[in-house]
Formats: sequence, C-alpha cells, structure tokens
Amino acid sequence: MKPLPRSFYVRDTLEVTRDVLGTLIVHDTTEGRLAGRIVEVEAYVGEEDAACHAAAGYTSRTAPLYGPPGHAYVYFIYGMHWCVNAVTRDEGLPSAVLVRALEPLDGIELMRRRRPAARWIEELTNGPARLCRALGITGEHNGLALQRPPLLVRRGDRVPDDAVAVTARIGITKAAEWPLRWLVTDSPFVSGRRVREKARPGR
DNA sequence: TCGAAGATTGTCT
DNA sequence: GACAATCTTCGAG
Repeated sequence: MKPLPRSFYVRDTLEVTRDVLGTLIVHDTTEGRLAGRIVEVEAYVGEEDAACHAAAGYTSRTAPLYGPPGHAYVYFIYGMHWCVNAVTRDEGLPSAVLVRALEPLDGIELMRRRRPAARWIEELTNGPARLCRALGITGEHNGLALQRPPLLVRRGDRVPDDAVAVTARIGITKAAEWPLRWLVTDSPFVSGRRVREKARPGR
C-alpha cells in the first residue's frame, strides 16, 4: 500500500483519471487519520477545455495546474467550498483529475463531526466539496505533493472495466457535454443525486 | 475599483 | 424545484 509514484500521473489525463478509481486518499491530521476510496472523478484537460480553470491561462490561481504532476490543486469556489484535484501530464501542460466522491474508510466518526449536515454515511463524502470538508482538505494543501503525509494517494484494488461507467461532467456550463466523468457504477457513495433526479423525472 | 461568474451545497417551499 | 449563502478571481473601465 505505497503511495502512487509521480510517474502514475505523468500520462494522458484520461488514462490517469480512469486509473484513479479505486485508489485511496489519505489525510493524516492531528485528530487522526481520514481516508477514503475514490469512486468518482472527472478530467479537466488543459487550456482548450473551456471548463478547466486553465482556460483562463496562467494566473496565481491556476499556477498549480502548470506545476509538477502528482501534486494537489485545491481551489476555493462559491465563497465557501474547497475542491481537490491531482495534477497530471507534465509541467506546463495544465490538466488535472477532480476527486468528486469517496467511500469513507478511516476516521468516519471524525468525518461525521466535520459534516453535521450528512444524515447518513453515504452523504459524508459524495461530492467534491463535501469530501474536502469531511477530510479537512483546504487551501493549506494547495500545491502539496501527493506522495507523502499529510496528504497522499495510495494504490488500491483496481476497479474492473465492467464496474466503471463514463458520463458527462457535472455542474459545469462550458464544455458540459464532454464525457469525462468516471464512476464506480454500483457504489452508493457517488455524487449527483439531484442530477439523476432531473435526468429521470417521475421516478 | 467594480461587477459578474463560479468544477457546490443546504434549506426552504 | 428554486434559491440563498459567501468570497475569490479575473477582466473591464
């Protein structure tokens, strides 16, 4: 159960995104270890991707996207939420994998305390901002390497192809139709409840 | 310096 | 299903 090496991230972003499913994200804090299995991710693929923050070019905000692969890109959105990405490809090629949902593994009681709005365990980490809240990931982690504590990604059991689905990305307005969202089909921990309700009215 | 938009979520109707 | 919360970032003036 070693951390994923940097070479894991130095590949085509779509390959990395698919392979991240099933890996484990671990945050060691003074209050204890928080960890979960990644069950939903999205790819954001460079300046030509209008939904990618790098579409704005190199700025102080997007700098980590242009930095070394295997590092975290943590951004603040809607005045209250943090979201975490893993930077991919290579320096100067700004693309990343957004972690959208986890299956909680370690530190579930601590997650419950951090996420009082969650009514049951499936709501602890089924959304990009929810999982950051539950794991205590904030701007402090922006730009950190993902190969060592406090924040790292470990190899897990590979999710077989027949358990993986690909869909359009969620919650964006630009390039929204691009099929760059991967998820573990049968996992009850994936996000997008409201989206599914919209997509299947009357059920 | 100002205004608008945003890779979301929780609450209310 | 609609909308408010809340603030950083960026581009325009």
